[in-house]
Amino acid sequence: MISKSCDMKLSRRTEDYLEAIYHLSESRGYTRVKEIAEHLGVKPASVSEMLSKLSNKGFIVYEKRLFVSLTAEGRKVAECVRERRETLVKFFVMLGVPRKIAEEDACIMEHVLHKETMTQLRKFVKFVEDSPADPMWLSHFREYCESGVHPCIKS
Amino acid sequence: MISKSCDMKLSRRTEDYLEAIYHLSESRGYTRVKEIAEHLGVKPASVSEMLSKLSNKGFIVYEKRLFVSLTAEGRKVAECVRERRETLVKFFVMLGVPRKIAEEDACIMEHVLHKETMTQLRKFVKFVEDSPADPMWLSHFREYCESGVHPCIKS
DNA sequence: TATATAATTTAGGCATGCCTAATTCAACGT
DNA sequence: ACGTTGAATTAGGCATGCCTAAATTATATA
Repeated sequence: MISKSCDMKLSRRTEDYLEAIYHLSESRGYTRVKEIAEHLGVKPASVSEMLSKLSNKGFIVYEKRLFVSLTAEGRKVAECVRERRETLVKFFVMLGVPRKIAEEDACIMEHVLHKETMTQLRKFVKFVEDSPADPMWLSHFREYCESGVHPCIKS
Repeated sequence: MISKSCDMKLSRRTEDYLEAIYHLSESRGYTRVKEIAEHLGVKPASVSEMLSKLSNKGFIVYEKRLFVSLTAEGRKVAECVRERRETLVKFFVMLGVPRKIAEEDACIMEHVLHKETMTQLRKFVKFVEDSPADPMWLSHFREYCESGVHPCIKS
């Protein structure tokens, strides 16, 4: 049995469902169809269907009509997706995107970017976070966003 | 007839086709099914189908079996998509993503980001481009990418 | 414990896009 | 003019995901 690593190509929706289940299971260790449906904004019937598929693929433990939880495999995928999303949200927020929008865009991009791109974004976020103080260039950028003028050439 | 502005919600594939047609028409003013198919990596039969839809929606002039070109509406969409992509590519390249990968990721993201996010990315690219010299922080970032150590705290 | 209610599943459809195979047609050369 | 040929279209399918309506079942309450 080959372990499905994070960069295995899964459909966007598959990753969405796994991350939703991961999130919703955090407190009780399992979740239910209705909750997933609400979280993802789809009807329970659609969730039911998808759960059968996820179960066949070995990502979830699915006791029909009772509960849903992740297998180790499923959890691994969900954690990867979540980490990607968190990086993306931080990144967008740094760039001045409103948090809510940053989160929505992260939700999409978390599924599609190449690993090389994610790596650079991750480094960038860490670079800024590791900076001793609020970096000068970043305040310059914020100023530039407001005024439209680059502080270094306002002469 | 309401004008479809750039931020009208079109399917990803619709935008892909329009941009392909835009690109392929640049020299002659029109293009053909086969070229579009090659450009997008699909079969001519699929292109044929999509062209009927694009034509019904008023994005292209489609003289069956003869040629395909964009309407003003279609061109507007294609230009918006292209501008978004160019911004994204520049941006990723600035961050150290290899060009080829930057282009592929841009191809996906050009269809999905909120306008607010695109706006910030655009500003960021312009901010860097408008900087008097190669910005210090950017070389620091590159150094950080190589060494894993933030130059400002290497003490 | 029986039943009402709420959750879930199944069945049957729809839209988007892609494919292969078979057919149709424009255009070129003779 | 006409046949050949390569481009394009149509027909029929498939996969993914979503929906509604109808049928099931678990569970909480009387």
